[in-house]
Amino acid sequence: MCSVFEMENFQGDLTDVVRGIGGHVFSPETPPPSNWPLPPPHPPPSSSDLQINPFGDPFVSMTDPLLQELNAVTNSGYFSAAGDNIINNNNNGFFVPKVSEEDHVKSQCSIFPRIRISHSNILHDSSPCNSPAMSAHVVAAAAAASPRGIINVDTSSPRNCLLVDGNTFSSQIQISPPRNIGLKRRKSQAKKVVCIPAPAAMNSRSSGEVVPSDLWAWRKYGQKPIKGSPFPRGYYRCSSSKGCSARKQVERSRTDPNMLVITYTSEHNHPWPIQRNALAGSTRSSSSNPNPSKSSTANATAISSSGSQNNTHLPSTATPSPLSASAVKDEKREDDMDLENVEEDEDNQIAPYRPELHHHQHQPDDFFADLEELEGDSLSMLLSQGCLGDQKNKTAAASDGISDFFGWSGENNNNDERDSRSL
DNA sequence: CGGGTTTGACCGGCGC
DNA sequence: GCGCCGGTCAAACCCG
Repeated sequence: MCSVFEMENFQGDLTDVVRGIGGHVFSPETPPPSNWPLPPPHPPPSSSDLQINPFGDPFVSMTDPLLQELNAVTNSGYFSAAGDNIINNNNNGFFVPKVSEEDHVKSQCSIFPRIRISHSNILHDSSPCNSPAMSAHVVAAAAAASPRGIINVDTSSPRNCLLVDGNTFSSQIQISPPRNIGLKRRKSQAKKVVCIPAPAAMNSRSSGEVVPSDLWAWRKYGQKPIKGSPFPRGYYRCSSSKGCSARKQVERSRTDPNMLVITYTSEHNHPWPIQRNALAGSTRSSSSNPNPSKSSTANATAISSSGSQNNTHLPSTATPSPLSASAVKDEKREDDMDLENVEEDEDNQIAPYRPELHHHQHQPDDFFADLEELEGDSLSMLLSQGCLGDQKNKTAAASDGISDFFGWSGENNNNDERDSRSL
């Protein structure tokens, strides 16, 4: 799988750094091979980048399912040097959020789950592309966001093994339940920090603030200028579910304005939203969108960041799963069941997490067709390098699951119409 | 009308 | 104790 986590083996500590590219993770101790191609420093995200992965959030970086097929280690990835604080952004336009954690030393109250990789080799009969929903970023997201349970990422391809401290793993990522939830707020609170390239071109609002969207719906509740930084910090809380205490802060890096620093605090107390918050659909940003029907389902974050958004390729993460209403319900139940099962098993052993990859009927190939239309973009390059070969069916199915899950369906799928109906 | 953003005010932690 | 500063609140407003 594409996930790459640098895990800590000891209990109770959070993942310090997550870095990787195309499903490969390197620990600081095992930097990428020196002969890896290095990208120019901090390349600004291109429009194609954004089309492919407009999400800065680890929650939704859905490039992994593709990248994992691409053996990206040799083809595309690069990593920032160990210890640096630069976003991992490969020259194919994919970026890998760097997730770190703050304050976990200071505060013993890790509200975030622990993430571990076990050495077990539980394999599923699946293509590496079959677990898109558990891409590294998604897992990271889950780690940051899921209040519960264990998430296992099984990989069946050596290409997708993790490299942790020089070891290769079949990755099982176990996210242990949070500890000491609800202790002190504020400064002693554990955080996860994700650095991503700022999709400024597409996702900037008049203020210049850029907020990548993710699976969750976020509502902005404040903005403050930060001392020492020319950029304000936006404060968001989860609006996917009432009572959810999940928050995130979004600010531009003061050292590199092209990068966004997203700090996640607290956790979601609800399952992954299948449908975005009910509000998805009413946004002022739509007025500036030449295609309001597309933008109307932008979630809060997307809304907040999409004032100038007009790219129809940009997957709206606010877009609920392009499932029928009933399908959505079923999927929600299944997801809940998964989560519950995970929770039940968390004290025992690694409960295989099987992301629901719903192989829906709607044009799985269109996803790729659309992607391939992005001539010259990185995804096409990547796809041309192997993911569309004899694995295309699997990949397409997986990607269909991805697109379903995140509302990616390409232009041909008018998710928003579905969304509005489902709402 | 419901839910979003904006933004000034307020609160509280922390350093001096 | 005081002030700084970050985080949150909440009223006002916007939008579909």
